[in-house]
Amino acid sequence: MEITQETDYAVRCILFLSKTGSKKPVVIETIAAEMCIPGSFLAKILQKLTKAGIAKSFRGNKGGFQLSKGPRHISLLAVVEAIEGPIAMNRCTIHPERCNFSRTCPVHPVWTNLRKIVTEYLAAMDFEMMLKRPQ
Amino acid sequence: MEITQETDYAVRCILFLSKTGSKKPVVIETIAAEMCIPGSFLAKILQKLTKAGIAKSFRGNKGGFQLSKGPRHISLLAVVEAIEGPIAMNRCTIHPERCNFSRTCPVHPVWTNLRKIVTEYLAAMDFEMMLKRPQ
DNA sequence: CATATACAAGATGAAGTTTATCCTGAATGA
DNA sequence: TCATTCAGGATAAACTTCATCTTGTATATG
Repeated sequence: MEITQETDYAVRCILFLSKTGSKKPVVIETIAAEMCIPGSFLAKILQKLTKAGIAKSFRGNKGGFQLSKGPRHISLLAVVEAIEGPIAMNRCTIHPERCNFSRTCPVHPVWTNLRKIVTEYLAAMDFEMMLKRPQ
Repeated sequence: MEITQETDYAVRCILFLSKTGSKKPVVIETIAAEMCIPGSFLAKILQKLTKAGIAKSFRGNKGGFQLSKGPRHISLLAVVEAIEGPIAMNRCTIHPERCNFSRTCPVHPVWTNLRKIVTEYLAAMDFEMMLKRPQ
């Protein structure tokens, strides 16, 4: 029921890029050092965030990473799913066909509904909002 | 963000014991066969459920397992936590002291709040209710 | 246009977790 | 007494997580 370390790193990374709001690309090693994330691991994470359309990458000299849109338009859900794929409490929520019981299982609707609650909550949390609120 | 297979087995097991409502103890192999759970694995799971006060065990001839209280008084949260321990979306919710950032982290309150939402939802789901509702 | 810089993508692997299984011991009903 | 049944510990295969490294590719700049 926990997010992984990788997802936590991804969130910290987007948090950093949102906070600085730099118009110039930031290199991996800068983010890694500031946020205490292993650089080589962060490189992989940023690849996923880029493929998900959350970050933009620039190669070569003066290259690095930027957000591809404003923090206001990046939700916590988007970042979590960019790393972990579609989230669910129970596999049967995503693949009912793989569960022998799903058609008659009294718990199935509970997992489905909880999934909805969690995804809607995370979708409503954007990075601008989180940074503005007092801790 | 998913419950484990073991937790899913535990839920199915309590579901079975709730459904049959037997006053006589039911042996592991019966539950295992009915619910498609590996018997030796279920034995371990029932140990955890027993220690958590959800099930009662009886050794020897005519032994087996029973619920230690009515399905009405067993919540989905209790079963999940009996297997996985306290649930949380992020380790920092349970151990803020292990996170360098928790005091100033804008995401921390989000995880804390989501944890509350999820635990309250699961706590409200008892096995009598789930069995009564149409699927 | 040469070159240093920086990301892309794939291979690799250590460590930890999950998902079991088996064995010995202890309790218990008949 | 004895067959039955759970308790608890040891063991291990399979999988996931967390991380690193290497080779390749793009590019700004002098």
